[in-house]
Amino acid sequence: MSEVFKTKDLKNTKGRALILSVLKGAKKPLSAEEIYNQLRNKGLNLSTVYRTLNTFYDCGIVLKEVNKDKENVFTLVRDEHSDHHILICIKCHKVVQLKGCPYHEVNEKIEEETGFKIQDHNIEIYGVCPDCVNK
Amino acid sequence: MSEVFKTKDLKNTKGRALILSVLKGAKKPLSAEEIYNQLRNKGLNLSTVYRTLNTFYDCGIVLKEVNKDKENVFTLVRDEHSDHHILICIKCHKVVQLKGCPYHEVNEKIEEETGFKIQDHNIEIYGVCPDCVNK
DNA sequence: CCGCAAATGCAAATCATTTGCAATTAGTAT
DNA sequence: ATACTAATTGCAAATGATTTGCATTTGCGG
Repeated sequence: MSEVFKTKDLKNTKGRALILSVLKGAKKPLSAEEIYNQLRNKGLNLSTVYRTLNTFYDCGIVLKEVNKDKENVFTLVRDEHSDHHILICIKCHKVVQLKGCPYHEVNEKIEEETGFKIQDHNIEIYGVCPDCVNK
Repeated sequence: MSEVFKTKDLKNTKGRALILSVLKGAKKPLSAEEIYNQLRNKGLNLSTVYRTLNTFYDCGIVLKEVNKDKENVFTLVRDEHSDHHILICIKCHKVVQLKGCPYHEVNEKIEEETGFKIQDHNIEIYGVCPDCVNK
């Protein structure tokens, strides 16, 4: 369990395990505050959440981004990239998820060209959504 | 000149024009502070920079992201997506630019399926870079 | 079971970003 | 050109998220 920590030389603490599990269950990128709230009853300090997320980030366990409300949010890096393919409307900032990943083959080509070992990817496509086109 | 502003119903002010030109000349995403510094001698207030960037963001003129130093940074939305294709090492957080855009055809398919009018896209690929693989 | 470095809680400090308000400015109508 | 009005800006102060110092606790190897 939590062998992630072993491979990164991180101690396996209650807080880290909790935060990791929240991230694993997350359906969307979460802010530090949101994670903290989900763990309210677990007696975990907000600074610890911040420190843990920074540690995770530095170790490559999570990604850090800005969501449409301009908050800093975190996502677990997954080998299976499931829901990081989004369309963002630059007018109303609505976010739409793309189903499936049309980018597999392309990635393999990139691995060969660059020597990177790809684990995950974000596709953010910016445009005008159908609603905003018609107004 | 700056017809961007007309189309968005924004007054064409000295500050906005300056900030826009900085963004146009930028080779990488810039933070509010960096933009402010590049305009030091122009007598422009830092709050104005922040306010302008927020306005630009709300109008879909710029994108907002987190860079590898965890700063909030802004990029001009370009019709020609030039340099938003990056590989990010989750170990050392090094960033490498991809040359060219291998995603054109795929995007056209997405436009058809979703009704979005795509203007720009970010590809962020996370993996382990060659240097970090070998250690 | 011990010992020590790493991790945590707590409160205070820091830093980026936002806001209130008065003064200025751009764009429009006269 | 002048006058008008709403939007924009500067400035200083406020806010809010994130970080930090330090004393205490905890995980884990010996």
